[in-house]
Amino acid sequence: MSPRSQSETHIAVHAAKEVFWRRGYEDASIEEVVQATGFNRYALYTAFGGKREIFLAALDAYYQERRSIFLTNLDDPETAPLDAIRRVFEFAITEMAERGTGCLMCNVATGAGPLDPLVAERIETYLEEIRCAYIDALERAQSRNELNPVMSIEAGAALLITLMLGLGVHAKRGASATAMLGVFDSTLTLMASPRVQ
Amino acid sequence: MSPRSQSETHIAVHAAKEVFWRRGYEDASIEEVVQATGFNRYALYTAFGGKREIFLAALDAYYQERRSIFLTNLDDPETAPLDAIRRVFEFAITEMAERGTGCLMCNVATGAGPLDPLVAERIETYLEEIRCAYIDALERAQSRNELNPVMSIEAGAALLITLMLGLGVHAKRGASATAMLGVFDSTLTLMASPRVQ
DNA sequence: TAGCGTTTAGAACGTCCATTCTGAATGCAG
DNA sequence: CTGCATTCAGAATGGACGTTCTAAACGCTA
Repeated sequence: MSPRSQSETHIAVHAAKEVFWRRGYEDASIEEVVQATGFNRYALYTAFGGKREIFLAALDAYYQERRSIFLTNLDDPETAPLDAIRRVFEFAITEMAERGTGCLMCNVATGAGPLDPLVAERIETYLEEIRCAYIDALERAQSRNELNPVMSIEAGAALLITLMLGLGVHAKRGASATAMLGVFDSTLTLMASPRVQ
Repeated sequence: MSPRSQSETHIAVHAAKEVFWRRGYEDASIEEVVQATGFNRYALYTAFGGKREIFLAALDAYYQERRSIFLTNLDDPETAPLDAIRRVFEFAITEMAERGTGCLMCNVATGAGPLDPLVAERIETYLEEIRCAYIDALERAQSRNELNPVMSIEAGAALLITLMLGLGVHAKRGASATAMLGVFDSTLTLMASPRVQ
């Protein structure tokens, strides 16, 4: 098959994302991408350029999916901000544990050798966007007196990001969703305003 | 050079560890290991068996170094347990930030493809040992009323491990020691017993 | 210094894989 | 049906790298 239309290209990128997520950049061979996408090898090359470009497209697709789910939850004015943050982690943890392949971004960030500059640039952008979303949510929580005043908004956002990255590593080595949710929940309890008993 | 004595072998393992840490398993070629160790290629093969075995020895060496530093700090009865934990993180963060290569264990855990069973086994063992050390330290903290009672000992240990893994990812993408220490310190503040103002 | 086992440096081998090429198959226009 | 451009599957290419081989250099013993 040849990627004539844009939607066919999207399908190919999605399939490639699965391959890279499951197998990593180095270990995934073009042959596997060909099998997974159903695209002709030569067609893949003319459409994307090479393995690297296919991967970059797949990484973008991966992030856009997560971004959409994260922001939808975090920006929802109906939900209490800390609940929204919990939903985001619940989603990520469940997904990572089910697949056992961790987080694609996290895997590639710690991948062999120095990072490809384009990949590094994308990861910075992605993380910054998520950081801003956390900060917004934490600010809303603070204004509702739901946040432990011991921790600053910035520190909280940084902690959430670090936690998510750490959970990505945990997931890759086969940690259970229950264990990971436990780590998150106890952290969130600490971050929340201490309740008067 | 040929690794005749045990100490020469240790030197080779140490040099190999540096190469794998800096470049990752896949990207590090035997040629680089040969250059770094100063050992003859053929001698390396007869001494270790192959790339995989050299790597396993390097991973063990990496862990033993960290283990020794971690446990020395955590088991020191002269130091307040939370201070000991902070020293451990301070060391790890400084080292990771200086080198910019993150944490070897963390890098290999998230590496391409499914984990080599022997590597996975080692990582489990390493993490379990560190977890126990954290638990001991947190128990001492608890008995001194220095721990926030909202969080259980087990959850605290799991959080510390997840945090360390997350910081490893951060370091790989070039985070500064200051930023990483900030994340850790605010977390430790949350974990500590809330002070009466 | 002569003899001999060890060590070395680099060539050679085999495999794997990204990428390109090619000749056959396909689909479509007239 | 015919002619032509596109698409296809698989072979070919080129390079990288782990591993092994080999002939020369080395160093020890006597």
